[in-house]
Amino acid sequence: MTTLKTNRLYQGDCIDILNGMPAESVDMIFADPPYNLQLGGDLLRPNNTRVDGVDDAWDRFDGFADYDTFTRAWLGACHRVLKDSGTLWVIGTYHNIFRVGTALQDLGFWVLNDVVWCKTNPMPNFRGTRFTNAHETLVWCSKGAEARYTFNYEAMKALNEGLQMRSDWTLPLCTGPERLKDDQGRKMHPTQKPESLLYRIILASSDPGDVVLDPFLGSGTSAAVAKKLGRRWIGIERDARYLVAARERIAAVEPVADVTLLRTPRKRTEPRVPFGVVVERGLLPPGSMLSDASGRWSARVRADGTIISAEHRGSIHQVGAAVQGAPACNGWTFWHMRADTGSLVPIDLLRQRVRAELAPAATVLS
Amino acid sequence: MTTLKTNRLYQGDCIDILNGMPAESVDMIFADPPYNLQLGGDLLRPNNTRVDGVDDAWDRFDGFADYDTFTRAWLGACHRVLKDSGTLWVIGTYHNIFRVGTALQDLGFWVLNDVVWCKTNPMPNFRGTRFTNAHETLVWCSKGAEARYTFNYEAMKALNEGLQMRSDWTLPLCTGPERLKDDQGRKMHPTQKPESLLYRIILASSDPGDVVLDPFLGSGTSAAVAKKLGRRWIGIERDARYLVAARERIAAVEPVADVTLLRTPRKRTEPRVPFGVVVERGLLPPGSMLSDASGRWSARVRADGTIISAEHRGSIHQVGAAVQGAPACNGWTFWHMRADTGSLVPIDLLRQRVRAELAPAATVLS
DNA sequence: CACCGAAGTGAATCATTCC
DNA sequence: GGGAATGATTCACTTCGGT
Repeated sequence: MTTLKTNRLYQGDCIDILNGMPAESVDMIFADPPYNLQLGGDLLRPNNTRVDGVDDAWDRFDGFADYDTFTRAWLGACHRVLKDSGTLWVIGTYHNIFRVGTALQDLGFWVLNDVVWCKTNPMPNFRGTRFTNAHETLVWCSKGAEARYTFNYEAMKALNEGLQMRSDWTLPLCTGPERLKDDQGRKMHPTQKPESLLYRIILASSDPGDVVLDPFLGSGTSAAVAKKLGRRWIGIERDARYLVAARERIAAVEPVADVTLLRTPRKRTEPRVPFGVVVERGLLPPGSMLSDASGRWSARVRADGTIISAEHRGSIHQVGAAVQGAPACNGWTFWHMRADTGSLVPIDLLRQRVRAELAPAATVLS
Repeated sequence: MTTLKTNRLYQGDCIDILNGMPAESVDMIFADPPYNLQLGGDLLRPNNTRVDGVDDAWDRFDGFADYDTFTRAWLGACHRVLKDSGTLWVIGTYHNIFRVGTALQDLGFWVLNDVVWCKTNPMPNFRGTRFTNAHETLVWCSKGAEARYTFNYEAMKALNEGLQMRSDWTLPLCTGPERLKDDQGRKMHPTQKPESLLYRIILASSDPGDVVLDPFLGSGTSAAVAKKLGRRWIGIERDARYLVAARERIAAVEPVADVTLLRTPRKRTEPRVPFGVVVERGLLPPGSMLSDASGRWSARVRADGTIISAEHRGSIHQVGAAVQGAPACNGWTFWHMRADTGSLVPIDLLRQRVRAELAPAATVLS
C-alpha cells in the first residue's frame, strides 16, 4: 500500500487491483461495467451453486443475485479508493442499471444526478416488438449526502452556450475513424464509448491534475479523454487484447497544452471584497441612496460600510434580507444605485471595479 | 372475489383493494407511486420566493428498507391482478426508480423498455450544484420473459411520423388549463402528470376495451385518458380529496372516435447547436485558433466552448461582437478556421455536421 | 384588441467561508 | 465543530395587468 501511481494501466481483476491502491486517493471514477445482457454468464461465480433444471424464475433470481454480488464488490472497492470529495459515474442500461443504482444507495453513495445519454443514431428495433432502445443511463454520485464534490457548473453552462446543462444529453454513438478497429477491420471493442460523452463527464466533475480512474477500461476512452484534458489517469482492464489497443490509443493523445484553456473560473474563487472597501475608495460616498431594482425599498450608505433603512441597520446583505423578510440576500445584486444616465444599476458593478484594479484580465463577456 | 368492476374509483390502500380483485383480470397498469424524495428544508429561488415542493405525508418513508417493503408489497399485488398478457408501467426519478426496477426484476417482471420522459420545461437547478433534473424514468414490463403482450408498433410509428418510436420522449410538463386547481386556485395535486404522456403509454400498450388500472390515481390523468381512448378504467386512491377531483375530471371526458387526431407534426425549427458541442465532439480541439475572414482578429478555443481573444472572453458571438465593437455578431459565420487545404472556412461548417447527426430529432407533442 | 413587461411556477434529495 | 456571516443562483412557459 504505497503511494498512488498515475498515468498507467493495470491488467487484472479490478477488485484485486483497487484493493492494492491507497485509500481515498482518486478524484473521479468512471465505470462502464458488464451489462449483464445474458444472465448467469461468466461474471463472478464464487461457488457455483446453480442447479440444472430449476424453473425460470429461480434461475433469473440466481442470475441477478450473482450480478448483485459482483456489483457490490467492485463498487465497495471503488468506495475505498475514492477521496471523500470524489465522485463516481456508472453507465448502464435497464438490464443492470437498477441493480447498480440500488447497490450504490445501499453502500452509502449519494446520487447527485441520473443522466440519460440519448443517442442520435441508435440501432433500430428490427422486430417491431418494443420501443427503439435509444438511450443509456448514467448515475453520478458522491460518497455521501454531506460530501463536498467538484461540479464545474460554469464550464457546463458555457458548453451549453449560456444555459444550464440538463440531465439529458444528446450525443452520437462512437462510429467512424474514432472507432478502434483490429487488423481485420473489425471493431476492437463491442461497446466503445464516444469521446464526446467522456469529455462532458470529465470536464463537469474533475479539475486539471485530478486523478481519473476507470476500473473497466475497455478500449480506453476515459483515459484518452482524461489525458487530453490535462487530468491524470488510471485504467484497469482484464483483457490483454483491449489493454494493448488502449495503450496505443492513449499514447497518441496530445494533451491540451494551455491549462488556462481548460479551466472555467468559478465565481466563488474570486477575491472577496467587503462593501466597506467600496465606500473607503470613494466609489460610493457615505450618505448615498441605495434601492432595490423596483424602487420598493431604499437605504443609505454609512461611513463604516454598513447601510441603514427605515427599520434596519447592518451589512448590505443583512438589511437586504431584513427588508424582504427573507432568510438571506446577496446585497451586491439586490441593492442598486442611480447611475449618471439616471437608470438603476446594481452595486455589484462597483465590486467589479475593485476586482479589476486588483487583477486585470481579459474582459469576461456575459 | 367476484368479477371485475370497471369504470369506477376505489378509495383506500391500493394493496387491500387490489387483493380484493380477481386475479389475472387487468390488461395494463400504470403506477405513479410516491418517489421518496427525501427533501431537506425549504428551497428558495434566486428572487427569494419559495419553491412549492412535495412535503406531503404520503411521500415520507423511514429509509430505503421501508420504501423497498412498500414497493414489493404493492408490486406483488399488481402482479396478481395483471393478466399474463398484461404489462405494467411505473414512473419515478433517481430517488426511487432503482429500488422499483430492482423489485420488478426480483418479482419476476420482465423489463421491456425503460423510457425517459425528457421535459421541455423542467424546473432549473437554482443553486448551480448539479445538472438540471430534466427527466423522469418509466419502466415498462411484462409478467415474464415468455409472456405475450400488447405493443401497438404501427400506432407508435404513425405517432412519430413514420419513424420507430424511441425510448426517449420529449413532452412538456402539465401546466395551464390542464392542471387541476382547487377553489383557492392552488394546484390540486403536487405531481399531476400530463395527458400527453398517458396518451402515448395507453395507446402503445393497450387496445380499446382493455382494462387500465392505476393504483395511485392522484388527480386521475390515467383514467381520464383511458376513458378518452375507449379503454375501461379502474382508479385507486387513498386521499378523498384527490378522489373527488378525479371523479369530476373523468366524468367530463368525452371519448374520442378518431385516434389519428392525436398525431402531431414534427418540430420544424432546426435544433440549436451550442458551439461547445462542436468542441466536445472533437470537431475542433481546445486550443484551436480562430480568425475572421480577413485575418484581422483571432481567438483561441477553450475547453468549455467559449473563446478567448487578446482582450475578451466569452461565446463565439460575444467575442465576435466585442472585437468589432459591434452590438451583435453571428459567430458561426464570423469566425473561420484553417481547413486542410490551407484556406479559411467558416466554423458554421462544423455546426452543419452536428445538425446532420441530429437530423432524426425527437418530436414534441403539443 | 394587441402588445409588452412583470409575476408566477414546476416530483428538488440545491452553499461555503470564517471565526 | 458549531454558529454566524457572506453571497451565489433560474428556464420555459403561462397568466395577468397596464398601455
